[in-house]
Amino acid sequence: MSELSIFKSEADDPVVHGHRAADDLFREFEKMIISGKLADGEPLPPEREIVESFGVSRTVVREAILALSNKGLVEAKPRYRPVVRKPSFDTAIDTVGNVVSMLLEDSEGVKNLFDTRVMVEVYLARQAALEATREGVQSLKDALEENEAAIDNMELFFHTDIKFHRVMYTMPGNPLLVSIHKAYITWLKPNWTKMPSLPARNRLNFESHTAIYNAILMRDPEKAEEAVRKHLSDAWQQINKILSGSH
Amino acid sequence: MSELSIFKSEADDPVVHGHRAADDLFREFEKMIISGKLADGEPLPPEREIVESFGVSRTVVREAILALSNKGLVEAKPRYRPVVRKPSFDTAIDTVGNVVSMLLEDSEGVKNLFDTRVMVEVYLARQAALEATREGVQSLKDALEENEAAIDNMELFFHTDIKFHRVMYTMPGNPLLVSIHKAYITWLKPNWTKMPSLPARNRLNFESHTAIYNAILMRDPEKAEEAVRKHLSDAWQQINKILSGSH
DNA sequence: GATCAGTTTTGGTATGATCAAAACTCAATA
DNA sequence: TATTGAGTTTTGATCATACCAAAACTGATC
Repeated sequence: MSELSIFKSEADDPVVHGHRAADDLFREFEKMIISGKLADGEPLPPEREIVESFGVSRTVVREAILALSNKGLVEAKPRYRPVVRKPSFDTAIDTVGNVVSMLLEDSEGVKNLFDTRVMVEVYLARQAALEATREGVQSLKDALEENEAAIDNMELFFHTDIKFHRVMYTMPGNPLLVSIHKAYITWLKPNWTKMPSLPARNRLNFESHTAIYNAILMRDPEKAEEAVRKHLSDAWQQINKILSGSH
Repeated sequence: MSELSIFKSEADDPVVHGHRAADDLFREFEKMIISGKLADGEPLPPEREIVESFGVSRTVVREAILALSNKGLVEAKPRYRPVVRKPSFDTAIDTVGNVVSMLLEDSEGVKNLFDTRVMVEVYLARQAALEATREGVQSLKDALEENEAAIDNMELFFHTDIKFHRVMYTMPGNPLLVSIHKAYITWLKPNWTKMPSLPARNRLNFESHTAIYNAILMRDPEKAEEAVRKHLSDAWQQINKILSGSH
């Protein structure tokens, strides 16, 4: 590929092959949104007004707005004024949501995604074991107790399960990780909700969580890693059962 | 928030607030692209033809195509026929590129992204130390040697540096990881290329790479982790110097 | 068979019109 | 005074049409 393109350093694809008017307008608004001139939550001006102030046709305006909408910079319900949405890692993830879920059609894609989740959670568990704060451990404990209390309530258990994991993603204090967790939930949920959830299974999962928590409490990264791997490996087997059953 | 929305299980936001005609068309094409009825690389039919076959106005067709383009399902150079592009994790990442780079305006965002990179590479190094194949280690060695040979050539060193890391991302055999690596490069490059690169610095980086390689060779995950952390910590200090200098 | 001028096709943009839903106005009402 | 609801205006969604310039196509030419 571009292995040898060392010398034409700018050759990626920045060739501005003639720009569309709508692109310019798009960038204009993009800038306004970043700079805050268009505040979060504020509606865009009416199309006809934009037409006037920018001296372009309505076609162009609509295309620009549509682009903003597709990129997640504005939220556009039909017939309503598009509303400005300041971008975040979350909105970025939303934007690719559709495409990604297409990639999860085959079990190969799901497996690849799941493997990265294992990677992340193993890392998080190790880190937690090494340097979790007192508050962090406390949050984890709280989540664990909520989890236990919900063993007999399928719906509630599902949520407390997610919450336990989310606490893990929250502990390092990196908001990107929280977004990533949300993405995992969103993308893997379809496979997850398909499987029958029995109280017995809930109990097993709760025990896995407990093992993770204990390892962290004992400041034992190896045990924490092992516990996470076991937990997720179980989960994967469940998911895989579903996947291979449906293909 | 929706912490308590346990009972209205479908309540995320599936309120189908009346759909646009363009949305339908978009989904139509989306399906055709997934199913392969529109093959990768194939151009879309002319707009006027679509108008005829779907019985909608050209406006709608254009909006649908624009949406496809924004989602990365087709590649649309101005004045050229849009070309179908089968989605991959790479294209997904491209799609969010703009938004993400906006999030990297402040050093906070960059730091968060960089931290996840540390996470990934620490994990990769540990895994490599534990279970790298003979071929994997060999690839790493090759990359290392290329890296050394390029110490006096800034441009080339930059590329061999990247390549060394890429090999690490390749070793687990998960294509998603490779996409992630590409994303890191793309997003962090702007900060990276700003810093002055001296042969002395190149040498230090090469030595860091060597340390990582050796730890993997010795099957010592702890050392591998430590080496990666040190390497990336150095890199971050450099980046941070740039960031704090420019704000 | 390669090349190039001429024609047709097609994407980009502009205009204006129509329709239904949303937003707004304001008087009647409690 | 606050509220409500009918009536009016605004506005997003869609369509039809037109024009231009660049791309794609066609043939004749060498």
